[in-house]
Amino acid sequence: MPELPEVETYRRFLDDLLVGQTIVALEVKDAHVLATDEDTLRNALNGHSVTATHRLGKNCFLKLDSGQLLALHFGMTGDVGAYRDEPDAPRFTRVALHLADGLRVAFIDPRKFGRIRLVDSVARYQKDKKLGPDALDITAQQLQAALGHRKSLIKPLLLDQSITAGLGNWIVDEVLFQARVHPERRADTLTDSEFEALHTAVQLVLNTAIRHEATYSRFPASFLIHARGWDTSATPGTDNHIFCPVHTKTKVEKSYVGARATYVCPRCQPAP
DNA sequence: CACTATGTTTAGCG
DNA sequence: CCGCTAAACATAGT
Repeated sequence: MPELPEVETYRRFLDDLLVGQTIVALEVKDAHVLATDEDTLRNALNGHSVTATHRLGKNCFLKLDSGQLLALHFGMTGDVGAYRDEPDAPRFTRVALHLADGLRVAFIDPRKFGRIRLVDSVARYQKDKKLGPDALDITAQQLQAALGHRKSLIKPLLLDQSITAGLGNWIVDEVLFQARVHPERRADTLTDSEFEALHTAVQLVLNTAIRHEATYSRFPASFLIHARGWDTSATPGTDNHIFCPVHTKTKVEKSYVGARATYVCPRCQPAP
């Protein structure tokens, strides 16, 4: 479920394993996830070391000693892993980087919507992919300037990576809940204080998620995400998870906004 | 079998 | 250009 907090967690994992290490081989189990052709990639990687990692929105970058970067996008089901011997390769490993010390770092992606490509700079990638400022960096003023005059619904705008990069479906629902804003509000009807609340909520939700390494079951009880029904570790035999964390008698409602599954508390987030 | 899914891109329509 | 919708991608899990 790679939204910004997952990708940041992956980046930290890759930073620990890869920075300072030399890549000795590129193993391609399924070229479908390659957006740069295999030979070009192999030439750029073999014998080169990783000098740093970066993240922008949902994208992770491995900087190489050549100055080029390997850009990783995880699609809907991408993940990372590490193993040493082939029988231990995680299921759905599509590509693996073999390191000089024998460790292998896996790009795992069951649905194969993820992509790996070689890029010359983060700035160039950001421009090509039309990515706005990272959701952790955007200010309340920038957010209001970008959205305050738009007539579209606030939820699809928050999902738009060209406005701010990193927010995905579940996080936008959580942000809107924490800010007490209904997802179908027109952006140009939000008040100054609602934009402030949205910005504060973006920071709260992303920083909380990163702190818990994007493990949703460990999020605070005040978070709406526990109402999504994915939480298999919730107290068994109860259906508490369908109620609002604030109004414990009010059921969270599911609908579709901009063709995305959307959860709201009708009392916290009054419909427009 | 039917249905849903975290992301992105593109085509089409008004 | 704006806004919105549907579809496509490829596959797993319930």
